[in-house]
Amino acid sequence: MNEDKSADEKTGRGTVRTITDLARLAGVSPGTVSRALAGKSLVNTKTREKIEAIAREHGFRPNQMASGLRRQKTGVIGVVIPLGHDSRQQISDSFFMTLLGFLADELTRQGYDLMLRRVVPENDADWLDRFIGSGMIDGVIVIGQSDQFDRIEDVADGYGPMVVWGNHTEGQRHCVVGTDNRLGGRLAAERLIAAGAKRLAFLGDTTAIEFAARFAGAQDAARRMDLPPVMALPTHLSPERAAEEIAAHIAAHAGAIDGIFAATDTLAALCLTELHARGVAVPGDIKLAGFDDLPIARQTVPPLTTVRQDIAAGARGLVDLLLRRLAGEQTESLILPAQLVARQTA
Amino acid sequence: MNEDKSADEKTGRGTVRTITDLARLAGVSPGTVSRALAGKSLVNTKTREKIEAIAREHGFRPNQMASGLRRQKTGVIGVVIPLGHDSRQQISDSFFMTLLGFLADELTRQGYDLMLRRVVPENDADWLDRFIGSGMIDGVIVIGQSDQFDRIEDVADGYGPMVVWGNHTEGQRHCVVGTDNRLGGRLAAERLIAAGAKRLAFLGDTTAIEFAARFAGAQDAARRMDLPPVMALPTHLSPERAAEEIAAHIAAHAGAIDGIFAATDTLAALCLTELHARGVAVPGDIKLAGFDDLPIARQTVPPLTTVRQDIAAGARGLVDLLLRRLAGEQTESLILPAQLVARQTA
DNA sequence: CGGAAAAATGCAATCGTTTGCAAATTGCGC
DNA sequence: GCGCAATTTGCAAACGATTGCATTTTTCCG
Repeated sequence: MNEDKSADEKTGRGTVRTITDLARLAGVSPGTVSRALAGKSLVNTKTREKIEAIAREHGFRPNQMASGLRRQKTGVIGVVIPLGHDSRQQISDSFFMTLLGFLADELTRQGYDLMLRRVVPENDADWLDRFIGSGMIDGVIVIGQSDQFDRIEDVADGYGPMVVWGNHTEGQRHCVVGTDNRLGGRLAAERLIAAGAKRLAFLGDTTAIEFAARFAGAQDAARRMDLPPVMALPTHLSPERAAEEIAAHIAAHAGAIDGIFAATDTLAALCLTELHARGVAVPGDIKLAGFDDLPIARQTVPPLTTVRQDIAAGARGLVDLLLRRLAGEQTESLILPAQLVARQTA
Repeated sequence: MNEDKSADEKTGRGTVRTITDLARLAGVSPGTVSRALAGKSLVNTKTREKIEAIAREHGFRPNQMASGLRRQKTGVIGVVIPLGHDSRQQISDSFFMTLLGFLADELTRQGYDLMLRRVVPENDADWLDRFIGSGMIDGVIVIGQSDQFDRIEDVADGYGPMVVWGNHTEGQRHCVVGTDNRLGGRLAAERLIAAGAKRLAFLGDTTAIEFAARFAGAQDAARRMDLPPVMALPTHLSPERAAEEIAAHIAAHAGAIDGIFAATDTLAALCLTELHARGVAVPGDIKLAGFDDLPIARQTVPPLTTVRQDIAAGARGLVDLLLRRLAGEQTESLILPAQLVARQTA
């Protein structure tokens, strides 16, 4: 008991756990305490101050589970990363992680907590409904459509507070925030072409819809310039697999191409290393462009030409739209512009 | 109403929201439904199957808030990243993000959800108590001690289910999982010395306790070899600030040192770029070593000699210890070995 | 000082699930 | 078919905070 007491003195945990305990100490009813702590105007300033003082002294915090249950809202936003086309993508891909960081900051700023879930849709077809139906979250942000576009569309019909990071497709029903991937792809390809490349290749997994759009953009550029179609070189994102796949692609096609557009900077950096190892000059023999403008793009040798996504703006957009949907508003998707960052690989 | 119905048919949300709704449909009492869904042995197999069937058909999920409230446990583990010594560290430092990824996987595997919070202790002295006292989490994992060692120690006395990623200090009271930073620092310095360096410098912010230990390890090695003490070059982790700070350090000391031990690979990569820009040969003029063995360490030119931390093992350790503490066990800290990865910068 | 309006507080139901205990049902041996 | 034990079920009270409504207290004005 001595232990209990000293712990309580120091940390304030222990004696006053519930609003009722606090009410007893303050000599009022639990209802009044609730109102005082919620800062409602109905309670006398003096009583409020007294209650606040006792609360502070004992380090009291109202139980959010109980509060959530009663008010039918939790103050928690779910963030889910579906790992559809490539289970280990996220670990390697610092893009998603950076976005997550900004999201955490932005949600905190708005008074929400963040519940994170990574799911593997092929093991668990029900991933999105499960999360939404758990009763633990007020809304959900999906980071990346992966290969789950249809699943997300289905849910969007019946569930409002959802916003998705990804690619916008004409006529889709779920609200997305994302970069104009097709434009970005076109910009990258145009740059490669302007630098002298004529036979282009695309490095990435086009079953992911964002990447497919980047590929399509590159294809647009090639067609417009009357060049042969861009060759698709399927590549996973996990570093182990990507490295060998890239090596194989280059071994097979190095002579036949003179421009590579990589779906992400991470892949581009890997590709650069591999080209370097094989003695292929960049941008001399082969021009190279990436996508994302991650910190690594600045640090490769030579520094990487790439397409910039504004991650911070993306996070702000996601949260902003979600909050408006939470408030009952209907919202349109938000497409952020892509911007070419010309460095030295093309 | 038509809308409602069709939404329900597709997604199963709508009609059967509570266990009571389900009970009515099944013709039993809510208690029985609860037991059936929890898989308790007390309920007749036939009734259970019927209940499960109806639940599946309507996509019913029990409300976790209510369940949590009643059972006094939430199934959620809090993960908090204190941003003490450098507010933007996390965004740049892919180490923490990678650890977070593994943590998410490991917690999911164990049936827990993850609630993520980033806090700035200087705005909010109460950050840890607040999180713990929210009633939303069963336990907490703190990623990085930052400059909050004392705060964490205080809490550890009164609150069991907490495990911290960071550095272990003799006699501390909170349970930590982390790499043997001092050993790692020594290994790095020894390698620099073996490669011929005699006047070493340490790049990093030694107010962060993990970094201080790495620095101390390097100092040990220098002392043991009768070399002059390692020079401390304070550097923040955020890429913008780090870049200029490093440039300044190098401008000021390039001639006076021939070995640099960077507190993280990210800093090492930045440093390498800067040295390269100034025409300093690595490892010819200056030897360089990093820490972490992030993917980037493989991709610099030349590839980075560094000290490997086993991030996946760290995540497993954190979760394992936390679960044992949740079960009431007392646990010791877990120190993972550091391992030198010799590449080409030293 | 009386009385009505305004302000502050208390009461009790409620959110949805779990669980101890009591009641009802079933099974079984004779 | 009876009695007793073993299974299944139902009942109702929690968990802790919120809130509509009723009640009390205060304020203010004539």
